[in-house]
Amino acid sequence: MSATELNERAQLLLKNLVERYIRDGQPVGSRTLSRESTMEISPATIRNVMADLEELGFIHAPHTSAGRIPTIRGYRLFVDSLLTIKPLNKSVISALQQQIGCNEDPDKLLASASRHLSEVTSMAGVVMLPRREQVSLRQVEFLPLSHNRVLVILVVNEREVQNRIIQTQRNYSAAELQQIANYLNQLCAGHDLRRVRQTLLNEMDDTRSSMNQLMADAIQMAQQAFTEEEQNGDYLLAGQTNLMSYEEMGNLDKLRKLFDAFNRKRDILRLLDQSLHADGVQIFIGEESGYEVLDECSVVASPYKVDGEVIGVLGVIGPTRMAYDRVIPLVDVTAQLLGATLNQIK
Amino acid sequence: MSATELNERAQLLLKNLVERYIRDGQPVGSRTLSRESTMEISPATIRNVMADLEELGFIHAPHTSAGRIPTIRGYRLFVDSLLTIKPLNKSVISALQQQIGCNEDPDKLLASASRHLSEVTSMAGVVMLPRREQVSLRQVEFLPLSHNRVLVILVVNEREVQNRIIQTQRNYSAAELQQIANYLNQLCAGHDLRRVRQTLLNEMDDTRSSMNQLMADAIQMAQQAFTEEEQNGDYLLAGQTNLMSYEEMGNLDKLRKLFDAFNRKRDILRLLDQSLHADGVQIFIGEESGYEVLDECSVVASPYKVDGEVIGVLGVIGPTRMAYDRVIPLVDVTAQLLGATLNQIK
DNA sequence: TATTAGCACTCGATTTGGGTGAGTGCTAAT
DNA sequence: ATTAGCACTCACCCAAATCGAGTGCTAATA
Repeated sequence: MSATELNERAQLLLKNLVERYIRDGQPVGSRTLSRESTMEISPATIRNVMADLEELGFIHAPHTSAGRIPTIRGYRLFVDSLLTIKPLNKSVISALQQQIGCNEDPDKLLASASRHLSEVTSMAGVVMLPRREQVSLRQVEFLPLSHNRVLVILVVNEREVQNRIIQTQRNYSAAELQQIANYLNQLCAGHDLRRVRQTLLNEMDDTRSSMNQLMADAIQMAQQAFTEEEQNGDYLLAGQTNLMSYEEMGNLDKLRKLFDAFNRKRDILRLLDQSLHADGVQIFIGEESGYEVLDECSVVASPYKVDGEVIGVLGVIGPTRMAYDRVIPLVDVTAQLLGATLNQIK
Repeated sequence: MSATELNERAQLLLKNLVERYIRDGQPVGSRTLSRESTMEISPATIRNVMADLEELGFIHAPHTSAGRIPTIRGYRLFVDSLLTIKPLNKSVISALQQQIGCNEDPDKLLASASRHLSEVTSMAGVVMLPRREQVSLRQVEFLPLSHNRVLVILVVNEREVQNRIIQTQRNYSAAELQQIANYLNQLCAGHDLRRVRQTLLNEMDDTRSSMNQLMADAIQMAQQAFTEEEQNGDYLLAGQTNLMSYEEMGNLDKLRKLFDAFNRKRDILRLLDQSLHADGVQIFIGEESGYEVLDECSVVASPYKVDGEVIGVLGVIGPTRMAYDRVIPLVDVTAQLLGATLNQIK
């Protein structure tokens, strides 16, 4: 049932059919294909070949007297072995580079990447927020709030600022908090956040009896502060509304479910996670993704790297019937550009 | 042309008509209205009254042989003087209170408010981010980055953390930056950000010749850091997808334009701004808003206060044909709850 | 004078049915 | 193995027919 069972002609035919269908969205008939195709075969012969292709599950006819459209399997074979990737125009690349690269702020950079992905593809662009295995703590700062609460500011990975509010046992003065911060900064600066947590646990045992109460409090407090929020990742999405223009999305109910999934984030994140440890562009066609809401969509995704380490995934989401030959290199180059730019401004 | 020109009966009729139309979305005919209405009037009489109402522009017939539907003017009269507000169930209020009030973090609180607005109304919920006139600086911190850039962390309004990256003339050491921060903290802490900017400008003149270069740099740097980003406000939106269920939104193109407006934010913000200086719930019906994308929507909005000062607006966006009698009190109470909760956790 | 019953009429919505055309599968000829 | 020929299928389009909810107007009524 694999491509090897198809002779050259059948493959070429399938390729033409998919290309044609992607181009204008109409079921493709034998006559059209005969005219279109470079090789000269009569419609009748093509019909025979198409019957075979249908039997093998690569194409199917929406109804008796219509042409054929590719099935998921058909698309899969197409992208795996038939597709000829369109090399990107240099000018397109440099344009992307300029528009994405002009960002100082990493957050804005990511947002701009997703926006541009959506713009150049006319589909939805998604960029997973970077998630480093190692989160090194640079500095920590405590500020007292009312009601025994403390505002904690963490600077991690050299330049990212996080803040959270923790509840404390008693009221601390600004001076005390300063002391605590100093202690922790000295103890932890430059180390991985997870390791820091471990260090603190050990420290705690050592300290309990010997050291002064304040340091014990500090550790307690840091414990609270460093407990990572249950943050299973997040992403930036742009151009969802582009998807409303595709007639294959005409079904409002389905579209709504898709948008709800975007808001829920969980499913999309799981899917993107699958590309996190893959190398290069990955493609999920229709129901291949395993998520029902995506069964009429394809996702083209690629990991992006900083320092040679994969830290995130970006991609586009659009109808199964998309111009893979253009989208794939676009996603690819955007991932590389994003990685490179992140490296630069690091 | 005002309500005063309408006798009691006509008003009651209009009220019934609007209520009925809001309930099931079909043009309302004289027969239905005659059966529905408490008063016993024959369809023929009702037809006469309806003809008057139509002439005055309160209702109109989509076509000759259909019933009538309210016009914008009709809705306006309805919400202004005919509507009987449904008093909220105590249990609904306390449920809202619980769900919204259990948030420590102001950001999460706002998000939760918009989410709950959307849930209880089955429409889109929107909460403008608080915008205080006065932004008092609590602390500033500088951290050196590579390439002559500096990460600035500002803590304002006691507990909100902002960060930005600025470009400097030369490379500063951590120690130098610490000195600069100390100087600025001492000079500025507790003051309004705008005033600080002004102070710095004056300081600059004084300093230029006399004080050491570092302080001059500090002021230069602070200048850069305190220049507020062009931030015309922002909002949190939840439940957009709810809008996809209303058949009056069936037009995909229009829906897309609406969603695009949500993303663009500008128009919606301008509209919400109008409620910023109003007292209590405001209602914009259809094209009254002045924004074309909203011409089939109504917006019910209310300002919310902290310390008696209005700092933001929240509301819902839905089809013109919405249950105003339920939505209005819901928006009202949510605004009050949000204000109260913000006050508490301040 | 205000209300109502009666009636002809309007017009959107739905159904019906024929015609068209793109496409098919099968068969027989090449 | 390929192709021409042919009967057949079926979505799509259009026009006509039907239906029914609702109207405005007029004349009768309280």
